[in-house]
Amino acid sequence: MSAPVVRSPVRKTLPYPDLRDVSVAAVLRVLGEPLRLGIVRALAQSDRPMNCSSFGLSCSKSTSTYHFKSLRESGVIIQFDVGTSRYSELRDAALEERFPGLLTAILEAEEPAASAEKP
Amino acid sequence: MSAPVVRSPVRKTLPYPDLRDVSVAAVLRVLGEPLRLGIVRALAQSDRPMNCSSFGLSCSKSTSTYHFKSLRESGVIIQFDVGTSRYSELRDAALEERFPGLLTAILEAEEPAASAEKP
DNA sequence: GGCATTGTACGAATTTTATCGTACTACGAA
DNA sequence: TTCGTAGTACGATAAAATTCGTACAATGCC
Repeated sequence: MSAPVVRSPVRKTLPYPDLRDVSVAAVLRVLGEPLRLGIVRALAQSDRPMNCSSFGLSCSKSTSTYHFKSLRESGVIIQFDVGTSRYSELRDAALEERFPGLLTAILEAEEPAASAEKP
Repeated sequence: MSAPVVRSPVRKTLPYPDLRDVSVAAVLRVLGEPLRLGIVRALAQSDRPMNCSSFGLSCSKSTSTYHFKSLRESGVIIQFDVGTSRYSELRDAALEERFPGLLTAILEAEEPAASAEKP
């Protein structure tokens, strides 16, 4: 007779770079895309990891995969799988250490009054 | 009899946007390009306006025109013509007001040890 | 097992960016 | 006025980024 097995859910973390190897230009480039910046804003407001489908992005599944991957590969987020979901989490502490003040400044920027800018 | 005419050199400023109309994403995007970030770094270190040819950019004249124009149109620099030269100047005060801390954080970021990142 | 859910990988198509050459303009100096 | 310098504008091309569809894999639930 065997004791019941309690499984803690498996959590597989995907590879991500050491921020010492990431240039500030690469981070700016990746955050310069509105959809990705929106993802980062959402992550910054949530205090827990979010799974990809909970962002309500207005693009196809494969496109959102693409943007999340860009963010991870440039060091901005980490991702891990639990069950069939992939969660994302902002690397805010690591970013703050590598690029002091950068993320804060970006997140605090107000959007323009949505009028012109490039019609 | 007429007094001698002292001409102060004509200074024609090129059009540039009000930073209230510029999104942070647009600024990040434009600074996410290494050549342009290099221009901004050089301007930040110089305490006077620089003319385009004094940057020693490793690209053609038309390419450098293109990048300076991108920077101006996204609100990062102003440009003005004196004689046959066009000078550029960082809009650091305006940027600081619109995006507090952003430019400082970007300029203070150290480059990675030039090894890998994406070979 | 069978099925729905979540998300990936790959390839293709489209769009946007970046680069350059050439022809041209404006100014200043000789 | 003629020449050289500084830089633009335009068009072409090349290179990157973005977007999507489709086919597929892994997990959890019935």
